[in-house]
Amino acid sequence: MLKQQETSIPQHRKVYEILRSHITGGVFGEGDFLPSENELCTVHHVTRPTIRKALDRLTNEGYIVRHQGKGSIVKGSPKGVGILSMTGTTSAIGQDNLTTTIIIKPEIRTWNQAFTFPLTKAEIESGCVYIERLRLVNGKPVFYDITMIPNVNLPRFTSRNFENKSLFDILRKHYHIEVRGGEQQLLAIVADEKMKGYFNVGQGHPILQLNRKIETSRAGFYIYSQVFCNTDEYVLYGTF
Amino acid sequence: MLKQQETSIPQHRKVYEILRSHITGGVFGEGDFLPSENELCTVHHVTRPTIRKALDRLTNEGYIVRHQGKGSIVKGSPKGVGILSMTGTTSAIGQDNLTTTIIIKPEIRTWNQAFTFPLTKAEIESGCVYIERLRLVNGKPVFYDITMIPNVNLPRFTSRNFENKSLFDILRKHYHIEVRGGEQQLLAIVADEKMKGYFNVGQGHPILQLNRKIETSRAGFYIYSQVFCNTDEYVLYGTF
DNA sequence: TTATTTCACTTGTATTTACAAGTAAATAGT
DNA sequence: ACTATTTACTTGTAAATACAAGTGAAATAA
Repeated sequence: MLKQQETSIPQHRKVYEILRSHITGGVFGEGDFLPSENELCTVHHVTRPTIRKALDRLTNEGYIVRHQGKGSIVKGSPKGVGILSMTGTTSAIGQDNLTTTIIIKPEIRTWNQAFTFPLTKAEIESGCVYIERLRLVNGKPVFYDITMIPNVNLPRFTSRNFENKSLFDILRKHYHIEVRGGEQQLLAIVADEKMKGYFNVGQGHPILQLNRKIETSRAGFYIYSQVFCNTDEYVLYGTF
Repeated sequence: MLKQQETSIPQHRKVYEILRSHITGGVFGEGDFLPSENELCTVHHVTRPTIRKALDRLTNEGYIVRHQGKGSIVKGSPKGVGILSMTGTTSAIGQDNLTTTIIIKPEIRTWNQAFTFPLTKAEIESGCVYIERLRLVNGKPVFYDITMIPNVNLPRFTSRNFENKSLFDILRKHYHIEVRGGEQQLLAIVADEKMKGYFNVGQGHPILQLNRKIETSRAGFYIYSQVFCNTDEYVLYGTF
């Protein structure tokens, strides 16, 4: 058996990616049984501990549930990475219905802090890429978000098109930056003048606010985002 | 080496529990290095894969971060399981400052649905234990929560004292029910008359509402809870 | 002294092997 | 026909072993 060397991506990660894409892509639907661990072994040419590591991750992230003696059952695809548990707005709603309007195009700015989060010296010195977007679900404005990303080693980033694209997908595909997790604050506020205009709501309308510091696979590289949500029609949904 | 048999609790789970309690208990503080995997092996009389499985879980739940070539560093204890990522209110704030007033003592009720979540036939037939609590952080009312638990196989549950106790700790210790995860909805609302009274706030005050369906280690056993939060002074904080 | 290499240590990945335990269908017995 | 048992699957746990790869300090060479 030849050693994996080509890409230095671990086998269990590869298997995880494949199975995950098969679940999100609809190859396996909700309620379907995954092939047994031994079958997966022969298919992917790895041993059971490797397969199990991939399944462990899928289990943790809520894609599957496993039952001793029965098998691994697919739980669900899009809900597994809702807005509260992992990535951004796109995965929470489902890309089909989500359209994005750029309010402030990506531009380099200086910053001293990111919302309520303090910054390191290195972050302050490098400046940030600043974006403001209004996001509409089925034509209705639901999210208004401000994103700040440290301006380090992201070639051609400001010239990219962010309309109807997931920021996290862009970072993943073009810069090999993956979201690992992060911390967030949640609070309920009343809409200010700006929000009233964007969301087209009246005086005293309640708005849900999220401040997030998002950790990535690149050490020391954090993404900061502030999201305002009108939860009148679309509540925030997430698994944990 | 003698086989573990006594309790049928897996070794990696035991090690996880021990390390977790040492982190939450302050034996290891934030920034401390955990003993190396090999050291933990000799201490707990298990092999590295077993230790690594325990560390995997601690990593997933945010208690530690691991760095190849360096070691495992303790990240933090209470924030790791904030209100949004895992368990209940208690772990989000820190038990020290949290006091609880029971508004409606645990009582058996009939139910047809749990907030926005539909119920199975079995759940409807068994009825539920209903609790309403007001929770104060440093003397200020911050959370008002309604909890509904299926009334099945929970001896002496309604007669237990829930003042200043974590519901999840009680389930864990006395009934061996552990929280696995769940789904939740978040929205911002304005305080109604009831909330205005409980939180001592004025007209039109924004309130953060959570509806949660919490999955447990007992198959088919879900806990339903609705939480209202006044985020004026204490925002919801969580890691993911 | 300074720069480089070596080495001991850490976690990361992967295989192989073995048995335990839950599930469900096929089978044998009554 | 019905019940109990066997059997063949499934996932769960655990050990022993090996090597890869990152880290940092000590030893070494310039």
